[in-house]
Amino acid sequence: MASQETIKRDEPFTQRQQAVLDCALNLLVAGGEKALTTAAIAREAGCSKESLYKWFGDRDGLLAAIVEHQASKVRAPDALDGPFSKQTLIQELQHFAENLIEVISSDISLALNRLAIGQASRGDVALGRTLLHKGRGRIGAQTTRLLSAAMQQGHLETAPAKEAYHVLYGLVLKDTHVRLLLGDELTAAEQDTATVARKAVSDFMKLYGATTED
Amino acid sequence: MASQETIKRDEPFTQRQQAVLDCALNLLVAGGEKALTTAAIAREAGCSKESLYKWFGDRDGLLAAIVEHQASKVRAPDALDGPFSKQTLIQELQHFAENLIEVISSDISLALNRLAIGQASRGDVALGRTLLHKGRGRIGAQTTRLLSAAMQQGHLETAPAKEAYHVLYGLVLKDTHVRLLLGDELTAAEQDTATVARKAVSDFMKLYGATTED
DNA sequence: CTCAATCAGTACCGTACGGTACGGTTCTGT
DNA sequence: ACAGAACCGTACCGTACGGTACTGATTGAG
Repeated sequence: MASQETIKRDEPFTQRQQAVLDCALNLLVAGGEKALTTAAIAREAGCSKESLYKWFGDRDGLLAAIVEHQASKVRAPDALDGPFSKQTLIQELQHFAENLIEVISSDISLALNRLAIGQASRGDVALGRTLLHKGRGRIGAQTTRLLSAAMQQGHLETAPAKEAYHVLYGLVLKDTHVRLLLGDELTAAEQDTATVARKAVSDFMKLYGATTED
Repeated sequence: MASQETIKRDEPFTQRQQAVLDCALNLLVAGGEKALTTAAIAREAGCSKESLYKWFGDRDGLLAAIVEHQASKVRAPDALDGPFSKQTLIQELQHFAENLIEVISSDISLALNRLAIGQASRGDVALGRTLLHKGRGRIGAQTTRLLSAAMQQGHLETAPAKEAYHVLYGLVLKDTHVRLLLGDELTAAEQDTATVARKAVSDFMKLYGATTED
């Protein structure tokens, strides 16, 4: 009944627990799900297995907590509220594209996606849904709104914004995400995120850019 | 020293062994890697565990054999040898797109990709490389040749054919592959493969289609 | 100082799986 | 018919892991 209880927070874990989750994430990134044993986590985090079970219920709860904790760190980019120029739109989209590539290629993202995919193969879709909804979904929704606004301002042809977003997504990532998940390495050209982002946005504007504009 | 030995074949497994691999694949599709225990395979296939180890060495060899066996079934589409019309090109591309979506969404493909991704998380990239090279790589190379030929015939703007292929790939699949791997389900619109394929090829032609043509 | 709660560390249990060994059976070539 | 190989079914072994129980140390409140 301490005053702590009344503090409102979206993160339902204590600092100590979050530190443990970060340790667990390190193990996951380093060695995959196989390396993520309760004993290893307890050793790495300097806590007892008993505490792990007390805090997270069971192993599945622990995995869910890892994903949840990491997803809670995702921050959607700021929205452009006022009107903006077509040039600004292009810059924003390029920024989005570069950011998307970097996030998707990061060791942490790959490890979490591999974990969720492993769970999905056993029929448990919970982790995957969390990942999609809380992770990529955030920035996706934000970018979709940006596209929608751009359409209203006449920078883009009118079309379902969600569809346009998906096209942009495909143009940016192509098959790189799955290839990375499979352990393949990107070519030198593919690692040049700035150029890749420019090309993707350029192609996107060819498809959705409004022709009737200054 | 039977006459069988002299028969040339790319499939290094006997019929019996292939039947076992098919049984193993069924288990994999049904329950993921976790369900793919040597005991379960032996029970399902009606063979002994000892035979499994005799034929495939160890469990990893068995997994590799499953992927290899399935990849050997992939047949690249026939090449268009002579000149062809732009309309034919579009039809071929739509056919490719539909086929790609169907293959990628199939339970077997998803199970194999999940398996390889699980291995990749432990640092073993072998399965992933096999999957990329022997599976998708085949039809990819074939389609890339098609695009290259179309460029030479003036149906498409001149560009690196491989780059164009990747753009087409991204336009067709977008983020659906990863979402399926994560256990997400496609929307009704996304399940309409014919429409999706048409839209993707249409967008692709807007980007790469030659303007200076009849 | 004392009591209660928390937690690290360790030991322990049951189970499941990879891999091996062996007896009995079927198939094959001679 | 016979010998030998291949093979099925089962039992078995060692190990690793998920989960639980216990002990002792630390901490904070009254």
